[in-house]
Amino acid sequence: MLDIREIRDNPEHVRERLATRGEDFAAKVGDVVRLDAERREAITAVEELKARRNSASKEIGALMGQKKTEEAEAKKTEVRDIGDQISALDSQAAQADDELRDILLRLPNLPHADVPVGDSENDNMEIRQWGEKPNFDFEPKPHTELCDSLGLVDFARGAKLAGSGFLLYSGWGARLERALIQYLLDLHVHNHGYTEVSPPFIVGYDCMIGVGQFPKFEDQAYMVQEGLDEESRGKLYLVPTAEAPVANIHREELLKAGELPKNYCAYSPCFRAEAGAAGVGTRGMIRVHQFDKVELIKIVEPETSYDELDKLLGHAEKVLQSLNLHYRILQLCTADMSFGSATTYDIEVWAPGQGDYLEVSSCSNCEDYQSRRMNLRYKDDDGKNRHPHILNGSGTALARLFVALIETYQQPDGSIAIPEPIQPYLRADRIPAS
RNA sequence: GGAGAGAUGGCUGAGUGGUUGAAAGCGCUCCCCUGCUAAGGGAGUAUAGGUUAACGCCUAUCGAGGGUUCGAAUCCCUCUCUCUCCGCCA
Repeated sequence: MLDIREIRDNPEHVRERLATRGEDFAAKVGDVVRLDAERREAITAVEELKARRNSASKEIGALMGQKKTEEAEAKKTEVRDIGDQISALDSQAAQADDELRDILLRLPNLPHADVPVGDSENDNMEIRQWGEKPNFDFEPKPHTELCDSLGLVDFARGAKLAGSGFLLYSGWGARLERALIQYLLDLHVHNHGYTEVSPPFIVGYDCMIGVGQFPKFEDQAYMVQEGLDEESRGKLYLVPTAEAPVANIHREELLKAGELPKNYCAYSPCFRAEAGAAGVGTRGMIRVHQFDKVELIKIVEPETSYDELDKLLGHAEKVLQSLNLHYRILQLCTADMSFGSATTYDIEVWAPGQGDYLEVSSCSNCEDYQSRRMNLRYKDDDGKNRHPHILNGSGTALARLFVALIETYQQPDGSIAIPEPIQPYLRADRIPAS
């Protein structure tokens, strides 16, 4: 959520920054300014009346104490009128407040000044590459063929169980997936100093609001109903990312400055309905409704957040470097960044069988956008309450890492070599050709 | 799912309609005193919002929301969470 004070004091600036993400957003600034003024006007009026009522009520109390019942009764009728005015004005103020809040919740974060302005993903900027595309003296197969021939993923039966977009990993495939999860968690916990958490995979509506998924993207989530109780709908959702529970761990808390930074890492499956996206690149494991991911979350003091973003990105890169997988890093342009982000870097890993790069990580600094939404604050060294900056990054997404790994390490004989760091987790140095 | 108990400021914990934003204690901060790592005295110590150039003033908040009333931490209703016991269950 944007800072209402900044909008109030500097509407033109906010309008310009929002316009880089889309004119529709910029157009809302005028409404915000108007509603904010209405709201404050109503509040001032209400509070003045309430002050009058409070002092009159005290007088009544005093009169009652002195047994001056008649005077007290006269006073009561007088105050009753004030009460009626208050409730009328109160609802006016509440209405302006609701409308204002609703608009604010639907406005994205302001992009950082350094973010390239663009209209689509085509305007994203490549920052750097690492490693090189591997050479093959045979035609590398796509992961779908490898999965079929080695029995790593049973696409047909996965679809039978839950519909298209759901995977049934089996045998070596299931073991490799598990090995990767374990490896990533250990890497971030032991080498990068993150605190591991294992969150609920279902979260309440407020968590989704907190990270900016809701209210705008409710159509992308899986809603959970308890049994046959339709009343329960709209309360719980399958997590689209571990960011939803983990970034909300300290929601509505007031942390002490010394408690920051908080560095969390968590594994979770991620559930994405992707309504309306069906049919687009859906074959195989690249775009699915459920995938595994290890997520990194940082809650930090504002002054440090861009340094922390660099670290976060480095930690995610380390995953690919340690597995010797070629990748590139993009800085997303204003139009392609997620809703709450002020700056985002994507990591795309090379998948030889696809002949393309696959997004496996998105590292974002949301600044105070999320902490304001979830009312998370910390008391700084001067005793002032401030909103910390919240960062998130995939470290990394798994289905696609799996794809890049098996496509990169496929051998002429049909087997798959396993990079050294994974071997102890898989208890094998290759997946044998069947 | 059934029965019961509870939710008050950083913590402990009073408070059943009228200067209670909230006693007391602890903790913390500052000051004073004290010739020594002790004790004592004093002051301060929530959050959000509105208003003001500022000092300040005002409003709201005692789990959440609604109601009764001139006035609610205190009475009524609904909900949430926690604890104990029972049932069911991986």
